[in-house]
Amino acid sequence: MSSLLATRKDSTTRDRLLDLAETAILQKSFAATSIEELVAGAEISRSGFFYHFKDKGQLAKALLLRYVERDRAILDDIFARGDALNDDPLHGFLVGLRLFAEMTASLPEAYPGCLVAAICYQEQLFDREIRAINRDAVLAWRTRFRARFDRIAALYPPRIEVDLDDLADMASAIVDGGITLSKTLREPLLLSRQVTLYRAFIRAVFLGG
Amino acid sequence: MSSLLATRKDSTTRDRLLDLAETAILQKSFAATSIEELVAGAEISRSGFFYHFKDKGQLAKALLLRYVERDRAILDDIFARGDALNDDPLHGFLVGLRLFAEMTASLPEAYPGCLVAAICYQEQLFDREIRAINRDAVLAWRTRFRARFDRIAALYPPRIEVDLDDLADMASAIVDGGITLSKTLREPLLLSRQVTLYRAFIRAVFLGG
DNA sequence: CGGCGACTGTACCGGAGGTACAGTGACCGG
DNA sequence: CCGGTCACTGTACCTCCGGTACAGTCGCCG
Repeated sequence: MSSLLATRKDSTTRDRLLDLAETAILQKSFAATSIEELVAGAEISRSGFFYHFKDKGQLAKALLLRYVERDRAILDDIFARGDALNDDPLHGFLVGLRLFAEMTASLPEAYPGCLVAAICYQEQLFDREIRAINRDAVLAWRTRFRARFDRIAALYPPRIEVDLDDLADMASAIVDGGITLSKTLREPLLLSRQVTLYRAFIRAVFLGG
Repeated sequence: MSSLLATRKDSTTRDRLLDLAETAILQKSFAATSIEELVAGAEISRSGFFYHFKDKGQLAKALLLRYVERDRAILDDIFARGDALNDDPLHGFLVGLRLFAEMTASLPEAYPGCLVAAICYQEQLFDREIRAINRDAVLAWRTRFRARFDRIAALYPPRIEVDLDDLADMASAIVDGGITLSKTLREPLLLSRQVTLYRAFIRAVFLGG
């Protein structure tokens, strides 16, 4: 149960493996990341890897769960701060979007990339379980944003006819697509600008041009 | 030079390999597609594959070039039809977007997926040449849409303050992101709905709510 | 002192990509 | 008819990687 003193270093070996794997996978894909390089980086043996994860798929699963949870925490925090600065659900959301755009802009390199998208394109490598995690994560964002838009629409009747579920999905699409473009073009700020554009659309929908 | 009679079947072996590879890669990623299954599908020997492509990377390159060109042709046709139905650059574009949304909606399964995105997340597997093709393709779309928006903005001064390059990039982001979401959620119509939302945004920018 | 958690080491397997190279049959120009 | 080239086939071989199977080790905890 590890508790206070880890056998090596400060973090547990398992966590170091996950960290190394995440960095490597986002840089060069899951398939191109070998177990060999991970165990070399973590300074353990190959057997050590299979002690922690029964196969590469289990590594992917653990990684995805950690990633989804971390993303959720970050965005929860951002929108909570947006709401703290503003009572109104619309303006709180708009502030949140601006904070998010600023956050993505301040990242050193391009946004680390989105594991959800990365795994979507490599999905056949994985099992049903992993695809379900991915699906649930995306649906959770739809639900969260949809609930927000319902509250907003009650106060600000939409000026443009839109489906609120689609508007919620658009946030995910813009972020995923923005990351992809950002990486492809090697333009780190592209994602931030796309988020800002999405924000302008939300404004137009509920406040008008 | 093959000319009239191919040695086997009607299409050339090389084309059959590309067709098989495209289907397989979009279904289950590049890495998970083995040369073995391609040569089995094309009914040739392993040596035959390496006769046509010196390695898997050359296959990816040929595939990407073919894909990018085909996409360009399809969208050229769609926006040409939009313009044919309407003299105005804005309304021609809006018609084109509707045609595009209809096209993606009518596809049997989800949109076949976007090789550009698929390859972006597996980029380290490939060389500079392939990344350049990808980059150029995306930049070409930015340029094309940007030129269109310049023409539109001359006639319809934007009601919402937006950068026209960003607005052009948004089309690519929405399509890439929409495909990813569509695949992840297994909702074939999601992409079409996102394109329709983008169309609503374009309307709002240039015509107002 | 005994057991368990966190490993290490060794050996082995199959599949995938890739190389090397010799051979073969159809067709084509001279 | 002959030689060459195109489009392959077949065989052999190599490496890397994921994965399996264990047997052994070392430190800590009850």
